[in-house]
Amino acid sequence: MAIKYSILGLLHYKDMHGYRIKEHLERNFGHMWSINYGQIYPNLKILCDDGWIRMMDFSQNGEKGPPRKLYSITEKGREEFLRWLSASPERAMILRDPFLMRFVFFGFGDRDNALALIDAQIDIYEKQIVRRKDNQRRWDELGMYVQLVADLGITFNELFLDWLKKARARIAEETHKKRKAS
Amino acid sequence: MAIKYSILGLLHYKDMHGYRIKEHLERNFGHMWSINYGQIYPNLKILCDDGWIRMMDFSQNGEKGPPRKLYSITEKGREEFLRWLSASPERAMILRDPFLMRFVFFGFGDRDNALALIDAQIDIYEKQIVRRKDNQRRWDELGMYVQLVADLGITFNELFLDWLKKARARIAEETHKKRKAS
DNA sequence: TTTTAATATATAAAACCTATATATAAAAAG
DNA sequence: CTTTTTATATATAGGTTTTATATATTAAAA
Repeated sequence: MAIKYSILGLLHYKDMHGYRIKEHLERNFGHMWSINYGQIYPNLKILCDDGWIRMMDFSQNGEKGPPRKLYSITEKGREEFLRWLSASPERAMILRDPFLMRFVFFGFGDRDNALALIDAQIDIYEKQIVRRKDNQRRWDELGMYVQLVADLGITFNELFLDWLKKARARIAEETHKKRKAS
Repeated sequence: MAIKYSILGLLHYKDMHGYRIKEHLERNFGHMWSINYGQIYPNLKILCDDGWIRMMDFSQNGEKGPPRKLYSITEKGREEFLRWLSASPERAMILRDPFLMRFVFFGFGDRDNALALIDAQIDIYEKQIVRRKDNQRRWDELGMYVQLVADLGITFNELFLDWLKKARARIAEETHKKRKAS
């Protein structure tokens, strides 16, 4: 459902082939959405069957590498997209994190191991923030809305990193207390 | 995969039946995870088949209402759980939001409609924050780790709400500029 | 010339989400 | 007292998303 519309949305920018759709989305919206090839290609086919997009060409299109299928949005596709864009979201935000799922149960495991996993997360998010800030200029070019969401992504990253560090300190402090007591 | 371990984690607290597992999770970890009955019951069966949990009793268990299947974690279940708890997360955080997916494409639609959808979101999150703060005391009782994650959930809500308001103001301001120019 | 890497398309299986249904007991309504 | 509604509890099925895997073409490196 949502995948179809994100493809339509991207094709508003310009005609693209499947691989480029994923690339574009990862680069520009990767902080809040991603699509996998496993969804892109079946959905491109469905969108074609439904007349929402059209395959314009199958060639290199003036670029290096193998031939690519260039897709373009149709007028019908634009109409359907607009309908979706105006509708209320069909469900609430979902957040999934195997790390956080472990975190709530860290009380049942080994504290040093918990601290190690937290350190690994801190490392991951620090690197991610640097990467995302490097992309800042590109997002400005895509317009106000994209920029605002990008800002949200970075702010959330920073919040999460801050929380990780605070949590780490808190856990270490509790450990210290316990060792002192015994 | 993750569902199995969250059930095992919950059964560390005490023996529970399926419905209570969902209830417990919604109430205490609902800000970062949810399981649906569609997953709970098949997984309870699998966990039993694998010997990770055991069904202890099928009765009312001293409470009102229909009979319930009370599950208990086995020693094998504890070992498997500990293994999972110690392992690095199998994937990164995923955040999905049908509203945000629309948001990045609001530039292709009607601005007033965008503002209306944003207002609806602000309303939803304001109510959610109140609800979650009401649950604060319960989270304290479940231990430090649960409390830390609950804090993260609330902080993220507040961040998101703040962002929504800022985004709204920015969009309205752009609208004002455009109308002034024409 | 051959091998490796990058780009591009694609399918299948597993995991998760949504929808729907049924059963039992208790409370409310008639 | 009987029937209907509500709350609690278990369960299955279908749809969507994620992960795993594969193949093909072109270009660059060995």
